[in-house]
Amino acid sequence: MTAAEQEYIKQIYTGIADGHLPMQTYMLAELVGAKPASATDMVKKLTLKGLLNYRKNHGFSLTESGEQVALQIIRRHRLWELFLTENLKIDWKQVHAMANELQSINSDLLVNNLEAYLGYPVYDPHGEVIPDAKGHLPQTERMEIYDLKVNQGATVTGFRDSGSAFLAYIEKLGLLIGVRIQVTSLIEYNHSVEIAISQVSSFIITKETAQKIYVTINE
Amino acid sequence: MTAAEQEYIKQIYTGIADGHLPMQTYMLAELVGAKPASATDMVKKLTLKGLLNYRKNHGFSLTESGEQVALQIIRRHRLWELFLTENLKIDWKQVHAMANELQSINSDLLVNNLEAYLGYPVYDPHGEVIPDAKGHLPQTERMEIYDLKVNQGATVTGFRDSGSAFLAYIEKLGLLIGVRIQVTSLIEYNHSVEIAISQVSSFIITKETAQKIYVTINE
DNA sequence: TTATATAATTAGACAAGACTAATTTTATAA
DNA sequence: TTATAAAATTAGTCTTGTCTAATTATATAA
Repeated sequence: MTAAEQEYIKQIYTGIADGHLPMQTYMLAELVGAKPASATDMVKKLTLKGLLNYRKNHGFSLTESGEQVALQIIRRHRLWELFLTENLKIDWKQVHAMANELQSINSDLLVNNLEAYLGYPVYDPHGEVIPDAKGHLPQTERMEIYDLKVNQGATVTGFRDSGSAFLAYIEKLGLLIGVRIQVTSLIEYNHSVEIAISQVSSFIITKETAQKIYVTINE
Repeated sequence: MTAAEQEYIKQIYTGIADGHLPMQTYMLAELVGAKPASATDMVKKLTLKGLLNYRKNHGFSLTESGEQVALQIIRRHRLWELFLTENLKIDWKQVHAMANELQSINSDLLVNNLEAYLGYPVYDPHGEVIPDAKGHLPQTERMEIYDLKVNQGATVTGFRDSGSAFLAYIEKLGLLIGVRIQVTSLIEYNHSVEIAISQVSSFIITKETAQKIYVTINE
């Protein structure tokens, strides 16, 4: 598989995981940074390879084997992201782009040894779970900040958006992985959420942001 | 620069370093694993970019800036090779192909942090010197086994050929980096060389092989 | 039900990098 | 000096992945 095909498959997987089922052409094009016409071409090609279910003009989804392929690419991407931050000390906001190039190196030996070297990690630096060599995702029960009730306390465990602008905003707010937060109020008007970081700060985030931050409820 | 352009530039550099000056089309084609017609196309393109000196039908060499580019690619290649063997414990005979993919990721941040992580190494796993961030090569005085005189003792410090078949042969003979050898006789007939590994073994290698193994004379 | 905005697709073009087949150059040997 | 083998180049084709512009489908609102 070419690097481009792999990137498309990966974006289809994450798009669907974010609730866009079936996936649509214009959305895929946006995710990979191309025009819809290019996405249509690639969707046709991936369909011929048996990786997508595609109904012309009605979107597409991954087949069983397409999903397995996607999980392998995501595995590589997340392992490299972790290596870049943990070992090479590269800023977590910058590793996504580099990992996008590294993910295309499709060698089981390389990836499995990298995984062992990193100590069989479960989470990447953005809090996303890393599929194992068989494509199995570790189960974690977590929700979005947006799902929390007022006064409910939780711990930040990950983010749905790996773009550097979003991550810079998160960093500025101090909402890093492991930080404990509490919802202090819900704004009825536009569904924004006010949250507090224990004794440190308190601020309002939009609904969209609250849906992009994963948390686990404190015991 | 595309990955293909980078691979061509790297091969031109190493070809010239092995004494092929000027470099010729058929040789470059062989080094990159393509047909001569493809090499001609690429040579024209690289010439337009100011990286090669090219006289039609008379070969080519690197310009000043072409050499700087080549050293950066070689730097990346060798740093990755070292990472793959040292850290990921991948067999040294297999790392060349993987490093060929990794070398195309052209990020100073990535490469410089990788270099720091590896502890600013001087040699890659095949004994080749690693250029620094400015493209300077550490000076080492070393020669080929073929240059040694009878009874002269020396230590293996590297290899000119990174192909897995050659490296497997080297491994079989026990001529790994750091091993002390002695030339026991020179075969006049075909310029083969008989060498001994102290008390361990003794065998004959061809002239070609003797020219591919670097040694440093023992003090 | 019809008009319309949005999304999707098609057709055709282009750049990169590779190939084959044919031709031209160069160097060498007779 | 001429014939010839080896090397290099050219011309034309193919695949991948992208694009623009034009056309067609779909869903929604009047």
